[in-house]
Amino acid sequence: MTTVLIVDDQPLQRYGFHLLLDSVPETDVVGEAGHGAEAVRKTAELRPDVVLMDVRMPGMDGIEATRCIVAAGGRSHVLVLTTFDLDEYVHAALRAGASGFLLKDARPEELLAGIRAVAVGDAVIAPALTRRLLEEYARYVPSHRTDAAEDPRLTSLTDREREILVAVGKGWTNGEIAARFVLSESTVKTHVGRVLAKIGARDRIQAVIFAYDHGLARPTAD
Amino acid sequence: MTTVLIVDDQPLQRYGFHLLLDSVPETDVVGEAGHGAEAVRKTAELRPDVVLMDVRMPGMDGIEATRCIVAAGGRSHVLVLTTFDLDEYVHAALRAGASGFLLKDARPEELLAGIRAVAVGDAVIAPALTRRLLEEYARYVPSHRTDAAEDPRLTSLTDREREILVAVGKGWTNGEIAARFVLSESTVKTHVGRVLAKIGARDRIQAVIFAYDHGLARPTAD
DNA sequence: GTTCGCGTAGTACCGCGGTACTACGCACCC
DNA sequence: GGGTGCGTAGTACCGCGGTACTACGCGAAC
Repeated sequence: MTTVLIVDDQPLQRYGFHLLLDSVPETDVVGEAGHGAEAVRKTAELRPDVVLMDVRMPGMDGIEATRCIVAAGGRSHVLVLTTFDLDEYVHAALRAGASGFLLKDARPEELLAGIRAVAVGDAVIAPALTRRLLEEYARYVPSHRTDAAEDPRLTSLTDREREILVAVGKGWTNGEIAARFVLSESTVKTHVGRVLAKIGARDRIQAVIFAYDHGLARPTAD
Repeated sequence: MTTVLIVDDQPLQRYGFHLLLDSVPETDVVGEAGHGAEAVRKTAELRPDVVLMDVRMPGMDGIEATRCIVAAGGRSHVLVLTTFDLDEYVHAALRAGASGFLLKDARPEELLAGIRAVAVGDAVIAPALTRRLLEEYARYVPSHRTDAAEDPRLTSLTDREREILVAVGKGWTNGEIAARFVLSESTVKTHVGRVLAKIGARDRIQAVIFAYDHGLARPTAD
C-alpha cells in the first residue's frame, strides 16, 4: 500500500486525483494540501510515501515546497505534476530534489506507474521531457567511463601524471602545482611536458580542454 | 498503428515479445531479427516505427546496431531492452542515439507505454535507471541558463569579446584566432586582455575554464 | 645485480602570452 | 560639434611556459 499526499491549489483538481487514486487498491490518499506551506507541514505530519505536487500555486510554489520537504530528510518522495512542460520547471524541480516530473495530461496508468516508481525510490520523467533532458545530458556528460576509459592516451598516463593533469585542468600554474604538491617547479615542468606528449597536446591549454572532455576536470568554485 | 521490429538473439524471447505485442491492437510486429547486422538491414527494409533492441547479442551487439540505425537517419526509433541495468550499457545506448532504455523485467503496460512514447519521438528510461541518470545530470549540469545567464561577467562582454572567448575556449592561440577572424594579432591581444579583465581571469587558461563552466565551450573534435 | 619505469631535479634557451600604453575610424547619441 | 562605446592596430617589455637535454634515487622485475 502506497500512501499519497495530494498538493494542488485547485480543489477540483485534488478531487480528480483523489478519485483516480481511490479507484485502485494499491494507493491510499492520506491527505490533501492547498498550498506549499500546508504541503510541507502535512508531509512532516503524515509522512506519506509520495507527495503529488503541483508546481503553480499561490504563496510558496511547488518547487520551493519540494525543496523544503527534501531538505527535511523524511522518507517521502515528491512527484511533481504540471500542465506546462517548461524546461525551467523541470530543471528547477529536479534540482530541488524531486523524484519525478509528469505532465497532468498523462494517462492514468502512467500516473499510477509513476507513483509506484517514486514510492520505492526510483525516478520518473514524462517521456516528452525525457527526450530534451537526454539531449542535454548527451551534450554535457559526453564520455565518462565509456570511451574515455578506453582512450589509450589516458591509460598511458602514470598516476602522478594524471594528478598533474588534473591540477593543470584546474588552471594552476606550474609554480602553484609545485607549491601544492611540494615539488620543485622543474619537476612539475617535466611532468607537464610528459603529459602533453602523451595526450598529444601542444600546450597546457589543450591539456585543460582534454581534461574537461574526459571528465578529469569538473566545474569547481576553485 | 505502430510498426515494430523485434531484435533478440533468443527465439524464445522474441516469441514472448511477439505474443505480447500481438495481444494489443495498437502495435504491429512487422519483423524479427536475431543479430545486429540483420537488425540494421531489416530496419532499412521494413522501416518500422520502433526497433525493440536487445543489448547483448553475438556478433554486432545492440549498441553498435543502434548506432548504425540512427546514423542511417531513417524514421525508426530504437528502444533498447536489457536484463542488466549496468550504467555502461545505459550510457553507451543513449550515446549511440537510442530513444529509450527499459529493463526486460518491466511490466507489460510499461513496455507498451514505452513503445508508444518512442514511436512519436519521445524518450523513455526505466525508473530504476532514471534516478541514477538524474543524479549525474544534477552533478554535471548545475547552472546553465539559470544562474549562468545572470552572471554579470558574461553579460558585460560585447559580442566580439564573446566570440573571442569562445575561440580561446577552443584552445586557439592568438595567432590562430587572428588568422581565422582575419585580424592582426595585436587586436586579438587587446580583445583577450579585455575579456580576461572582465571575467576576472588572470590568464587564458582560466578563461578556458570559465568558458567551459558557463557552457560557451563544448567538447569538439576541433 | 642489472635493467627498467617512475618520480624527482636541474640548466639553458626561446617564444607566446599578458600588460601597459597610445591611437584611429566609425556609429550613435545628445 | 563633442562625447562615448566599440573594434581595430601598433610598440615595448617581461615572465611564464614549453623543449631539450642530463641526472640521480628507488623499487620492481628479470
